Amino acid sequence: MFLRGPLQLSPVARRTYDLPDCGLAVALDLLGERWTLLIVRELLLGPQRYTDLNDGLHGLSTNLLAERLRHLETNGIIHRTELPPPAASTVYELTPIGEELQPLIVQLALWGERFTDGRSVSEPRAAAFAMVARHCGPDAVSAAAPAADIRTGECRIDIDDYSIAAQLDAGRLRARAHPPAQPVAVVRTTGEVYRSLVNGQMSWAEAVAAHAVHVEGDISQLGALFGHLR
Amino acid sequence: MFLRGPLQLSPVARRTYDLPDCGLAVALDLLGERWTLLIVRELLLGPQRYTDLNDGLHGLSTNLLAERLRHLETNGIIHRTELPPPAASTVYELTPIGEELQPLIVQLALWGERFTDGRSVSEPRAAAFAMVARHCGPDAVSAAAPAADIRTGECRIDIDDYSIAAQLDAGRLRARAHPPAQPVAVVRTTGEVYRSLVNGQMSWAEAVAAHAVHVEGDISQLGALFGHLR
DNA sequence: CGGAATCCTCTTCGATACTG
DNA sequence: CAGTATCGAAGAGGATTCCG
Repeated sequence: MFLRGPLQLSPVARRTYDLPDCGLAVALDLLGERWTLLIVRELLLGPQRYTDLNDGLHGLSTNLLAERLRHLETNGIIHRTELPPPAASTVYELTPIGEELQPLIVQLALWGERFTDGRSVSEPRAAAFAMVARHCGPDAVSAAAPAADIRTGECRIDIDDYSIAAQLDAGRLRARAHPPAQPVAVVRTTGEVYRSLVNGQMSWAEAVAAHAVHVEGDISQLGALFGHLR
Repeated sequence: MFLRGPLQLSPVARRTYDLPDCGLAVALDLLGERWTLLIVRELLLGPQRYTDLNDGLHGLSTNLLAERLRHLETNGIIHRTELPPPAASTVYELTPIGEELQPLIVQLALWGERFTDGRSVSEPRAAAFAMVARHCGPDAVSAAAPAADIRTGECRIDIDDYSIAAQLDAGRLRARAHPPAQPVAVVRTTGEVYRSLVNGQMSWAEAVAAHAVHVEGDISQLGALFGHLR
């Protein structure tokens, strides 16, 4: 094996920028290939199985996924965990180093949003990520957390026929693709209303007043969550 | 021409993620190909000619550079300007949309820095970008600008046998690869000292006390600049 | 000399098929 | 479920050539 610096390359020479001094070039050696950042984004929504990733990333071929996961794992950005029986499945999750990419990915997504066609949020994971993106926002990237004293358990959000989970913990939002069995609160709404809430076109108070959302459990926590979305 | 949404694709179908709703996927369609972000980083240091870019990005072939520039221009991230005679040269520079990528690129570079081998800043543009990266920092990304009342003209920084320019304007740092003819101040130092200053291992006051930097002009402004680097 | 287009080789990607 | 194997198509790298 020919290793050049701490960055792990494959046995056969990968295509690299070969600038081991340059943080940007090295970051791009690790993340710059096709699909890699989209895989990381999927994993920002919690640990996922190989098949979850394959299903969530339409167009990504299975050999590429395997290769990318191997590369990310080798370099300490994700790691594999074997779930205990009866689940007996292997899942991939981000390491702390991988988690640090969240603000960056959110920023990139918000930058790219001006080029999108404006329709949005047609899929659970996209919905969860949109919520994270809005909450983190361009100005909140690793900056002061609003209302840092608020602490909630995990809430479930039902949007049309799919569910996501959200947890607001000390001002930090974690969204998950897989909601918990026992959420502390549940909100049910339509894709259209959810999109308006996330995009800030409708406030939480307005949605509640218009009976556009149905709530069970500790409503104050959900209101606090959506209140932070512009 | 087959256009799908506002994103401009080439006549022959480019490889795309084909998720016109997803800000991240669209951003990666624009920026995710090899060399593209490195080209943008070069342009963060001011307008550059084709040849400057070709020289600054070792390993990038001329056909790729031409193709990337065309793609970036088509999508409004950079634009070409013809300099008036006698210069009579065309330069590429970032549009405001392209400029917005600075915090993102800085963040990515800082994230990648842990994988570098630690030696650093061996080239003018790398030096300039390192200064920007440190000044913007992980916590200062589009956040509160420190000492926003400070305003300077453009300073020249001579490091060994090359020069860069720096301007601190209302707390926002602009670094340029090409220093102005009439800088308001000049600081001269070695690559080693400069690296220590940028990396925060040496304070400006220490460097001045140790006569490790030589200063002409308005020293207070330079001190203010380096004082912001940790 | 600046700013590319062309040609050729090699690598990577994408789709499908197949295996423990 | 979690990958590996294979193969044609597209993209990247390098050298050379062309044009003003």
